[in-house]
Amino acid sequence: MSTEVKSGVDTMRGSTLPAYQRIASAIRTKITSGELAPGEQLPTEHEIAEQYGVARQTVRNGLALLVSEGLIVSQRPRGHFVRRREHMIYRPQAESRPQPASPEMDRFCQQITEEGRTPTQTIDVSLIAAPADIAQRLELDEGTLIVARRRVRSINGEPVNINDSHFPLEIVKDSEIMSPADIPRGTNQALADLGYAQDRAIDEYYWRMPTPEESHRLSLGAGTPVVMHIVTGYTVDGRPVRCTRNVLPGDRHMIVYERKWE
Amino acid sequence: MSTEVKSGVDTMRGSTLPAYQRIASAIRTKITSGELAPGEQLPTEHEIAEQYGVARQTVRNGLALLVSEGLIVSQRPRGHFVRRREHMIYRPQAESRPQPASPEMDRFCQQITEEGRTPTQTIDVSLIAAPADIAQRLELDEGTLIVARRRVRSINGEPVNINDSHFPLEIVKDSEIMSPADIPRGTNQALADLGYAQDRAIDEYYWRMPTPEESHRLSLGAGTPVVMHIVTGYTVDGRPVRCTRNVLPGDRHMIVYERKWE
DNA sequence: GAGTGGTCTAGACCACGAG
DNA sequence: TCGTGGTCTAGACCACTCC
Repeated sequence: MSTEVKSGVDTMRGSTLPAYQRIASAIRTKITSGELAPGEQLPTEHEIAEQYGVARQTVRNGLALLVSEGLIVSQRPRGHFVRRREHMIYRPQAESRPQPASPEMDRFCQQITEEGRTPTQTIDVSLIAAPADIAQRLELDEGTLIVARRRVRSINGEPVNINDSHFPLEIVKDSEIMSPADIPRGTNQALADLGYAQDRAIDEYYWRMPTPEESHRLSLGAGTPVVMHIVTGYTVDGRPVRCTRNVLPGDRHMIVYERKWE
Repeated sequence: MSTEVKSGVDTMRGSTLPAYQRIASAIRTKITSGELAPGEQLPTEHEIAEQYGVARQTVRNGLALLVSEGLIVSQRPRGHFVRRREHMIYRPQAESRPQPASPEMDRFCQQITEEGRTPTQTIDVSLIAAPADIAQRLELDEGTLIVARRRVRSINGEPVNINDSHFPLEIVKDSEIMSPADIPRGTNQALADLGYAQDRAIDEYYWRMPTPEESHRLSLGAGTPVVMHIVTGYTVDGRPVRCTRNVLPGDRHMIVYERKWE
């Protein structure tokens, strides 16, 4: 049978925390204190195991904790590294402001190019049956045919967000919005030119972990949450004419709003 | 282990998924399709292991994936359950609107009591050295003494968010804002009564996984991201007089904004 | 007391990228 | 080719809750 005595890894001095949590905690402290800088490499799993006198699997449990917290990333087979983070500013209000007369897409491009990076986007337009959440916001029955204009925006070839706009079929039918090409003046202006100028919008936000599909499309690492941003645009008559669903990865965005006291 | 390798798991990926990912995928499908309803219990690890003919640890790897995606929770030692989610609507704009003359806290209470739940909050006021992020927004030097008014808001005894407001010491000194008691008309009104009415605010949002401390204070399960919401309030002269840091767990909030086209 | 998940071990083989 | 992390096994003991 087991000739092995109780492991004794614990030594239970003061801390009753499991070994893997203590390991995670020690490394976490080194990261938040700056002793381990962003981008820096951690010791190998084997080394950490030796250092703490535990099995490699125990170290892996600890590292998994830090990965799920978004503090480190694993770059197989090179090792574990302290995660770098940088945010791109995202201003939903920009699209409803006249400002420098630049439509939605331009603003996106503009901001990025200013930073010396190369923005690109892929556009795909299709007719789909309205899913429940979109149908409800467009005040249509679920399954009604609508137009979906899907975009993936990238910087330097890396996708940074998913932006899917939905329109009632009858109002955009035969318009340029149905064409999978960039609309330099923006879809909102195009919609206005069709007689459906938006007067009001409702922004909804909620946040969660990405689905595996989103993780794949956005090349997300573990421990990166996403925000779902849903915009519903209304005409002055109160008719919903657009519903846009954005998926924003947490490691690439920061949302900024400005508001006036009323 | 001579695992028979028949690929074709999923379309064009070409390669075989590891067993734990296939298990996770199968359960994930059952959840998203509704075959496994929210709150429903999963089979035990042992049963799943038997069903797939793998070791228990392999099943655990798969379940850990689903936990980190926020799809299931583990309730030791009862078993794993499909996670329920319900969102509380959060309207940042409400605080800057006259509406039914109800201040910030009232609004929080009001909304909750309407739903038949019991809101509570704990308040703690202290003098602290301004941390870098707050100092920058209040346009003060890091380390300057400021007033921190920290609140934890709870529903039915369960904490739902952390709300820490910071003020320059000189403008709230000797005022009721320094007292750790509820201010029925709201701190914003109190600030206005001191001659520092806010005219404009900037809202910033970013999202990440919680720190272990936040997880503990908010009783968060794994797989629950948080949003950091930072509000900086300015007087009509453009002076920042308040900086509030909110921590909102992803399983309990939804942010809603309404805006007018300009 | 029975049964759950939580933790841990000491091996093993594999895929992959850098040298 | 070598060393990394990724995956997997077959055990073991524990803490906890429910019955």
